[in-house]
Amino acid sequence: MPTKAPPGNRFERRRAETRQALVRAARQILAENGDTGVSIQAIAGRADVGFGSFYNHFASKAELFDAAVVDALEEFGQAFDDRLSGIDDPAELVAAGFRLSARMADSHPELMQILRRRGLEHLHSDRGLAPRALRDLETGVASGRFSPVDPTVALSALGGTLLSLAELRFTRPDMDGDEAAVNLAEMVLRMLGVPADDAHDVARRPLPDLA
Amino acid sequence: MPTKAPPGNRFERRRAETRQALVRAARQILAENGDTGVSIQAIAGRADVGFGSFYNHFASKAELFDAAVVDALEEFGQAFDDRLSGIDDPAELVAAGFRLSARMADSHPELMQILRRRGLEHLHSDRGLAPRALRDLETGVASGRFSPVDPTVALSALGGTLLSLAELRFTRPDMDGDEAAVNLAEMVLRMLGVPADDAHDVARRPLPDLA
DNA sequence: ATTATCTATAGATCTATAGATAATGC
DNA sequence: ATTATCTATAGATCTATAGATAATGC
Repeated sequence: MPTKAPPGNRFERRRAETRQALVRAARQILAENGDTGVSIQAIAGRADVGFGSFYNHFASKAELFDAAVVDALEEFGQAFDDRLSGIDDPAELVAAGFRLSARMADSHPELMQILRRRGLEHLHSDRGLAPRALRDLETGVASGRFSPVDPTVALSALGGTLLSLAELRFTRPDMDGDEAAVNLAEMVLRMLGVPADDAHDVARRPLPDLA
Repeated sequence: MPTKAPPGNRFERRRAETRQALVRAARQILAENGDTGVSIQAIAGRADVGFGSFYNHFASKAELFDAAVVDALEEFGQAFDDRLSGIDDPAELVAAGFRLSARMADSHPELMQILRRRGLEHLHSDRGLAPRALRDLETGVASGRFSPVDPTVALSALGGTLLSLAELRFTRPDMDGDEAAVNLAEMVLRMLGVPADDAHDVARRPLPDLA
């Protein structure tokens, strides 16, 4: 007896769809202008969901927007996993992550805008990008590829520079995004203790299969 | 005929005081919880100013909050000038700025919270911290103290790490703030191309006269 | 006479809930 | 019978303005 992919009975699936529609609408708003002052009515309208349904899923606007950020950052992390899974060297992982992010400003602007506007608050979250970055940092420190930095401090610095890349990418669309990302990646590697000439090379290694 | 310090006649001064009271209230709100959804009524009430007066100075809440951020960041920059004016080495300036910021989380929490919540948007502003940092970066690159990085990219990276320090300082109050700041400063210097051993030393130089 | 502030208020929201409707579980 | 959604609405805001009041300039 084959079952469809999404779990739960029809009730639960319908409920999940309504919730996801609200989250999608919230993500759009966060990406477009970040104005969380929009009315719940407007959010429900955009989600094509009855106004009262909102309260079946979220107790407040803030709760919805938090869920939307978590949802977006998790998707972002998934994209990293998909695209960078073949890379073993932690240094190359970090550099590729930066360059991939710069490109995602074009290919996935919604995710990057949300990262830019709300990423700082999730710098040490246990979901999304943070746990993945922390893992790579710890691997790199353990193997001696990186200097023996405090992982929490290093995660902060890494996250901060990623945010600044996102900001740069949208504030200065005239800049060569790829070049800026390579330069920033090289700087971040030096920050982590990779020797300068090595950082220069690793930051310029070809990215994996760009479909 | 001696004139009082503040310029303008009594009308203009009174007007400036009302405006400043509104800005102060907005700064408090930004620092306390960053909730810009508070009513104009509540803001005016906190400023001890008539509700209608708000519209004599600002056309919208967003305009007021923007002015409040600019005001706070300018004060932040002024504090840097006051405390770090004696330092010539750009590398030491950057490191001292980071360590000073970490301490300001205790001594000037309002400024640091505003930096944390709204700093990213002002990364390339022509007021506040950005122009000062840009000047130091350009000096350092010109003198060969820093690698020949693109100043705009370097400013982004520097600003992003400063934001992450602020975030770290408030999110993990248990950490040794001074130590984290020194470590971060050392990392930032390496990022800018300062040799590792040099970065280690410069980041640990005693700060100027801590009154 | 001029200017800024203040109080009062009209009109337009917006939130949270109540109760009806529709769809599924068992 | 249960569950989620939807529509409608009461009550509570909130914004922007109008007009009165108070203070200064000239």
